[in-house]
This record gives sequence, structure tokens and C-alpha cells, in this order.
Amino acid sequence: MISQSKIQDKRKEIWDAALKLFVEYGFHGTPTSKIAAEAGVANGTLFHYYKTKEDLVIVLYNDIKNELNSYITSKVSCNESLETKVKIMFINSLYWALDNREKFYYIHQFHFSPHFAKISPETIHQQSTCHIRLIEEGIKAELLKPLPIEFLLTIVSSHVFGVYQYLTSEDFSESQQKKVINDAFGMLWDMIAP
Amino acid sequence: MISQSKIQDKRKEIWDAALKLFVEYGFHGTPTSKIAAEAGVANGTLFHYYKTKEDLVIVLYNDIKNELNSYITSKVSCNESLETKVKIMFINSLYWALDNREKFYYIHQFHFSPHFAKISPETIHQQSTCHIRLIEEGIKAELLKPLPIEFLLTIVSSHVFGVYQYLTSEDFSESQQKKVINDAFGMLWDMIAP
DNA sequence: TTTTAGATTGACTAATCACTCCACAAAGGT
DNA sequence: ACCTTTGTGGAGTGATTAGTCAATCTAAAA
Repeated sequence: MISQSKIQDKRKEIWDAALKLFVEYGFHGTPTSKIAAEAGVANGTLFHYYKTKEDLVIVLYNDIKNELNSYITSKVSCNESLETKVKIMFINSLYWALDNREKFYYIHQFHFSPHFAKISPETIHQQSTCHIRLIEEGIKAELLKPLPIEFLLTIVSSHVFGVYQYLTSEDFSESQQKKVINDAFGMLWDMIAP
Repeated sequence: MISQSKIQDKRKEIWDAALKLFVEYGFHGTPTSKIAAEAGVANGTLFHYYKTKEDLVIVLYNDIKNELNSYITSKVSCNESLETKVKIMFINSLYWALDNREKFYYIHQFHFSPHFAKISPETIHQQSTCHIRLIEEGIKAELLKPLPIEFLLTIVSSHVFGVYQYLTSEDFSESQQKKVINDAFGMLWDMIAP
């Protein structure tokens, strides 16, 4: 067991190093040699764990997306009202983003890169299943405006990102952060509730 | 006069080629040689007009930002109500984005690249002066929620981008587009009005 | 016509980078 | 003890690239 995780140590070291450097210098700005150096492994070792640089880029994206998704779904329980569920998901998305700035930034950096074209539409759709289900439910219960699901999803996602951008543009105290997030949810609800 | 513009022809050819290729293949994915080839000029000519590749990347960004800004400001006249002004700016931002998809995409691609760090904060601030003034005015007149200007600005910008994303994710007819944009403005107004 | 200044070219260079290769080490099963 | 599998290292390679430079062209001024 210990050896099992120790074997994967270097894989994780490379993963972490790549995230840090990609976010700081961009995909093109970080050579694989620098990633290996930052991870404390040899050049060749990187290619033992990741077939190509692009493979690493994509694995990073999928891992982060999955981590975010499972974090968010872990926070909502079924016996809440729909508004509460949406609120919990919204707030927790932001807290996760604030606690994992590199990872959250990476998602968007990836989104605006040619690598994103390599992600299949099914994967993309599957990665937002839980959000889609909630929106469907909300529309049926007439708690959300009767608009196309994809439309609402896009609007909510970009709102989350907007709030994140604002929260990271300046230094806020915890209580200021909390107020901004609450205001932002109020605005979101005003926007999507009928 | 004719020669004047003819001299700048190649500069513009390079500009256009760079935009097209950067959007398609990313900054790293497009070598300067390809840009020169696409523009129909020699390798060296590119560096006659733009000192470095990065210079070209940044000039492209600033030019596009200025174009977008002057387009939007050209559409609002002073003797409108504030809500109308906001609506006109919102709608025209989206129409411009839809008519200039490469340029609009480029702005965001640039935003999520390390090149963005090279833009001075003053320049960034100056590039959104007209939006800031409108929001200030709106808060004073109690037509907008009394929130920090930067917050409202960020929220509105990301809403615009969200709507743009939705509109370009599928093929919509003109009337469908118009409906989406109108709905989106209604939602925006619900969100930012007190 | 001659001069001059800028525009244009494309071969060239120095550097960089993704990735390979092969030798060796560690671990585990038999 | 022996073999097989898997991990690790790092020098090496071939391809690519941003940017240079000296030569040539163009056109208008003198």
C-alpha cells in the first residue's frame, strides 16, 4: 500500500509542478524540462508517466474538472429546497475556486486554448450533468425562468466566473468575501427566478 | 495619400493574418513564418512592422479593444434614459461580438494568456472608462444597486460573454438571436436594478 | 539623372524544445 | 538466486523557431 502510493508520488509531483508552471507561464511558456526540474525528476521520467506534453495538459484538465464536480456534489444533500440547493452549489463553487485558484484559473486557461478542441462533446456534457439536472428540475417546478437549459447553464457559469474575478481582483477580508458572495447570489436569483 | 495607405497594406495584411491564425492555432501554435506566409510577405517584413512576435500580439489586443470601445460609444447618444443607454450598449456589444467573432474571441484568449500581464493597469482602466462612467451615473440616480463599480462592471462583462458563448454554441436564426439578446437584457436588468 | 531613404526579401543562425533511447536500479514473484 | 516488470535517469537528436542581416528593389526628392 505504501509502495503503491510512493510509486505514484512522482506522477503527482509532476502533476503539481505542471499546474503551477502552466498557470504562471502558460502552456507554451513552460517547457517539459522545467516541469521535470520543478517536480524534482529527470526529463525522461515525465514521459514515463505522461505520453506527451499535451497528454499532461489534458489529464490536468480532466482531473481538475472531476475534482470540482465531486466537491460540489458532495456538498448538496437531496432533502433541501431547490433554491437552497442552487445556493449551496453556487457558494461552494466560489469557495472552492478561492481555495484552489490555480486549478480554477487552469480550467479557464484551458478553455481558451486550442487544447480544448481535443475534449469530446460527450465528455463536456457529462462534466455538467449534475448542474443540468438541477436546472431541469427548477424549470419544471417553475422556480426558474422557462428558458433553454443550456442558456441558463451558460449564464450561471459565467456569473460564477465574474464573481470569482472580482473576488480575486482585490484583497478582501473573509467577511467582505462573504458579503460579496451573498450579494452575488441574490443577483443571480433575481436574474433566473421567474 | 494612396501610397500612404499602400505602404500600410502589408502591415494590415500581417495584422489580419495574425488574428486569423492566433485564434485558430493559439499564440504558440502559430509561428511567425506562417503569419508571414498567410499575409503574402517575406519573413523579414513581419519584423519590419512589428519589433517582435509579442509586440504583434499586444498591438492586436489594443487595436481590437479600441475598435470595440469606439464602436460601442458611437452607438449611444446623450439624450437617452440611462436604462436605454445601458440596453443599447449591451445589445451592441453582442452584435459587434457576433459580427467580429475572431476579434471578440481574441480578446478573451489574450486575457487568459501570460501576455495580459504586459498590459499596464492604467491602460486596462482607461479601456473601460466609458462603462465605468455609465455605472457611476446609474448608481447616483438610484437606477442601479449601490454596489462597488468594479463589481458591477465585472458582473456585466461576464454576463455579456456568457450570452455570447450561448449564441455561438448553436446556430440561431436572426429572430432567435434577437429573442435571446432581449431575454438576456431583461435578466441583466433584473440583476442590477434595485 | 542621381541620390537617398525606406521597404522587402529570404537565407541564415543560435537557441530551444519535445521526445527518444538505453543503461541501470528496485521490487516482486517463483 | 533468477527472472520479469516497472521505474528512473540524463545525455542525445532532429526538428522547429524567433529574430538578424546584408543585399536588392522602389519611388520620390533634389
